[in-house]
Amino acid sequence: MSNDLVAADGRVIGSRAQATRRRLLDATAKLLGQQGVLDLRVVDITREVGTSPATFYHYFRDADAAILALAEEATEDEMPLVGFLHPAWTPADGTRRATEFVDAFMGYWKSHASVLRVRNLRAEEGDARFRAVRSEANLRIIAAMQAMIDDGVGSGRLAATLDPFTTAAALVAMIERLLGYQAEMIRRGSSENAIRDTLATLLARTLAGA
Amino acid sequence: MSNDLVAADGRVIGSRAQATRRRLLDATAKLLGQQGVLDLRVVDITREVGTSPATFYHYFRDADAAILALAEEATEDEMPLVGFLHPAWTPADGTRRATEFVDAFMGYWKSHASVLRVRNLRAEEGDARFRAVRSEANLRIIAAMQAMIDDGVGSGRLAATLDPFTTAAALVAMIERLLGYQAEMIRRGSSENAIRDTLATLLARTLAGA
DNA sequence: ACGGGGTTCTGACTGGCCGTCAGATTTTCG
DNA sequence: CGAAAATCTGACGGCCAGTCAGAACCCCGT
Repeated sequence: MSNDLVAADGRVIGSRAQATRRRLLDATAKLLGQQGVLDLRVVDITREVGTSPATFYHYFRDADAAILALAEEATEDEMPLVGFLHPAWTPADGTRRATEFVDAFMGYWKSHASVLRVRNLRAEEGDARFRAVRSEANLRIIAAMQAMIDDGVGSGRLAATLDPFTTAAALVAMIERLLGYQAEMIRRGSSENAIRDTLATLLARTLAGA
Repeated sequence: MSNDLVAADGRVIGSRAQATRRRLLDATAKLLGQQGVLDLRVVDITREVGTSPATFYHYFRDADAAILALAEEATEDEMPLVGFLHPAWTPADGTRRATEFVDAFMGYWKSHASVLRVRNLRAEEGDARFRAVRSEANLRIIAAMQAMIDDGVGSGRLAATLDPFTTAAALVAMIERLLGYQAEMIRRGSSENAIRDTLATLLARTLAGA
């Protein structure tokens, strides 16, 4: 249960090595954003950092391992979003609260988009490690939404026709994917504000009631 | 405007060559489903078909070009789904109609999942060709839904608080992504039926009214 | 049946990246 | 200061991408 960082051979690493590892991760994230996974080459990462391929493999089994580490870091940044979600949302203030949540989610997404795309791809392609990271990230949010729906149904504010877990997952899915579409939608006549407001409205209606 | 298939050098190809091209595409789809894009190697595709790498490059500029061709084929299979969507949906039969649509969408998704995943990844990473294919596929569905929402708003069946285009895009996004989550959700206690019914309910409420 | 001309296919090659290892270099600390 | 530990890297074998010249094949007219 230690948080010590380890090299690919499992040994705990010191502060100089941690700095090198961090530079490798930063370079990986940068290149991922610039050119996408399919063109990501380990040589490029090490060239960016000014080190050699052997150094990269000292810290990561392969390029996937580095991306996985970035995905775990993204998960940490996602956790604060859970704080926005609680059963206190009412039909009256639901839209405002939902807007705040969506805003925060958009910020989170923007700063990790390229990593999250790969995480989701690998998870859907069946990689167990990426699936685990994605589940950990999303399940907390889904659970929080599910609690809101359960509460709303219990108090009669929401109709009991939707499966709470599945509905919560659908909402998260909608937000995530719509942010992937964002660039394209703006090109087609939507605006960032319209996207945020529409997401917030759909969210508020489903979580707090109309 | 001809539908003739061409080789990488632009020449129209004959029937024997068409058969070879098809076998290469089928092998590409098969391997994509088995191992994912990141492990897709042109040598493997040609080995699968029993031909040489040079042959592959005779028909496709690179592996991407083959996947793009598969994505275009998937688009054709998506078009029939538009037929399910029209303003005749009512609050009374909306859920039934939505269920039929979602069922059809699930079938479509299942048979092209691995290609569509790559299409979406590449589109989001900024590749213009994949973006164009995705837009063509989704915009028809989005337009049909948008027409339903416009109609519902006009007749007072739906509230006018949502931006129709963005809402339609959000619905498509939700369906697409939720199907990506499907395997994981079933592992976590949802069932395929719950997913279908929840999607159908959310869809019906938004497109036909409650 | 045969030969010519176009079509389709491939062997063989270059260049570049992956991943590894032995050993060089730097840091730590007694 | 010197030895041990930690960190880094040059250099290499193996594999794949992508290209090209030419081989193999097929179709057609005679």
